[in-house]
Amino acid sequence: MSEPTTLKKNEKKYHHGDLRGALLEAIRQLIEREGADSFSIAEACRIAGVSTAAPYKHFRDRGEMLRGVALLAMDRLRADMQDAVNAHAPRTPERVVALGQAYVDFARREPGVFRLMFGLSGDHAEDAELTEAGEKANLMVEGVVSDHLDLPVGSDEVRLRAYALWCFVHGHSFLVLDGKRSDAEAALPEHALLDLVGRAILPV
Amino acid sequence: MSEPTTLKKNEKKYHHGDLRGALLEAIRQLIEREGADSFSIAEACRIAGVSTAAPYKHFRDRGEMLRGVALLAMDRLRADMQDAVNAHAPRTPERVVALGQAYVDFARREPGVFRLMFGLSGDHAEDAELTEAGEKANLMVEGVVSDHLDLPVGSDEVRLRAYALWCFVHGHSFLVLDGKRSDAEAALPEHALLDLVGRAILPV
DNA sequence: CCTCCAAGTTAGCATTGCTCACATATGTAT
DNA sequence: ATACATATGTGAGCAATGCTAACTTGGAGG
Repeated sequence: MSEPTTLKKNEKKYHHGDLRGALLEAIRQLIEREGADSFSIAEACRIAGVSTAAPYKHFRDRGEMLRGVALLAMDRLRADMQDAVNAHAPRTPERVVALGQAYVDFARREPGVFRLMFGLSGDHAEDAELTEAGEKANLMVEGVVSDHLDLPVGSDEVRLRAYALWCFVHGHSFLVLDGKRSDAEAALPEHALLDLVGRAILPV
Repeated sequence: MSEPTTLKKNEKKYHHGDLRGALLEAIRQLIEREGADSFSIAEACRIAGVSTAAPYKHFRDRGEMLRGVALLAMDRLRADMQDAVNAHAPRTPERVVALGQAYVDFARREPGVFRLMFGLSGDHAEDAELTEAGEKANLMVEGVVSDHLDLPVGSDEVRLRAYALWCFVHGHSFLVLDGKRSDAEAALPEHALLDLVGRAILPV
C-alpha cells in the first residue's frame, strides 16, 4: 500500500497497485503533448508499463478514459476559480477580473485537457458526473454576479450576465489556444480586455 | 466537363471528373454527421465511389483534406456575416446584433465544420490560406466597430472592442454546440443576450 | 496514331481500439 | 496453513484506419 502511481524499475509487480490512477495521469500527459484526439491508448500503456489490454479492466472504452481525465480537470478548474474569488473583496471589479483570469490561465496552462473538458468530452456521450462538476463551477460564478448586482441568485438578470461573462472568457480562451488571434489582437493587454468586459457586463 | 460532383450510377467512368470537389463535399457531410476527428477517409471514398488510395492524388494527407473543407466553410461564414451587416444601417445596435447572430447561426447550422475551422484545423499545422480567410472576416468586424465608434480602424480601442465581441459570440457558439449550458442558461433568450452584450461593449 | 502523364487501381504495411481465453496474485473462509 | 473466488494482469488476434508502392487506364497534345 501507499504505492506510488509510477513504480520504480525494480519494483515491477504483476499487479500494478493503482493502474487506474497511473493511466489517468499518463493519459493527461499525453493529451497535453499531442492532443486529445490523437493520443493513443497503446502509448499510455507503454508509459504505465502494462499491456494494451489492461486498461479495459478499469475503463469500458476510450471515451471513459477521457471522461475520467476531464472530470479531474474540471475539479481543478473550479478550485482555481474559487481561489481567485476568495482572494478579492466582494463587489469589486478586481474580483470579477481575477475570476476570468483564472479561467483563461487554466486554459493556457492545460490547453489539452481544457479542450477536452468542453469540446471533445461532449462528443456524443453526456457524462452526468462531468456535467454536475461543471454546474457546480457555474453556480459559483452566479454567486459572484449575484453579490455584485445585489440580486437573487436565480434571477434572469443574474443568469444572463453571468452567462455573458462565461461566454466571453470561454471564447477568449479558445481563440488563444487555437492561435486564431491576429498579431494585433494577440498584442492587446489581457488585463485591459478583462477589465473592459467585466465593467461593461457588470455595471458598478 | 460540367460533370456533377456525384456521378449517376451508370455514368461510372474511370476518371471521376472532379474527384477533389466530390471528396470535399463528401467529407463535409461526414464531418457534420460524425465529427471531424472520427470521420474516415475510407467512408468518404465509398461515398464518392472510388478506392481508398484515390484521394492521395489530390491531397497530401488527412490534414490537407480537412483544411480544404475548413477553407470553403470560412468563406461561407464571412459571406453570411457580410449579408447580415449589409441588411442593417450603420451605427445601429441592430446591425451589431445581426452580425453576432449570423456567427452563432452558422455555428448551429454547421457545427461540425465550425468546430473544425477553429479547434481542429489548428491542431499543429498553420494554414496560410485559412488564416488569411479568417483575417478577412475579422477585418469586416473591425470595420463595423470602427463605424460605430467613429474611430479609425487600426486604433486599439476599436480592436479591443471588436475582439471582445468576437470572444463573446465565439464562446457562446461553442457552449451551445457542446451542450455545456445548463437548462436555465439554454432558456435565456438569445436575442436579449446579444443585445445586452452589444450595447455593453459598444456604447451608443 | 502514338506517347506521356494525370488519375485511377489493387495489395500491403504498421498502428489503432477492442475482445477473447488464459495466467496470476490477493483476500477471505475454512 | 489451504483452498477457492475474484480482481487484475497477459498475449494473440480481429477488423478498420491512414498511408505507400507498383501497376493500369484512358484522355489530351504533338
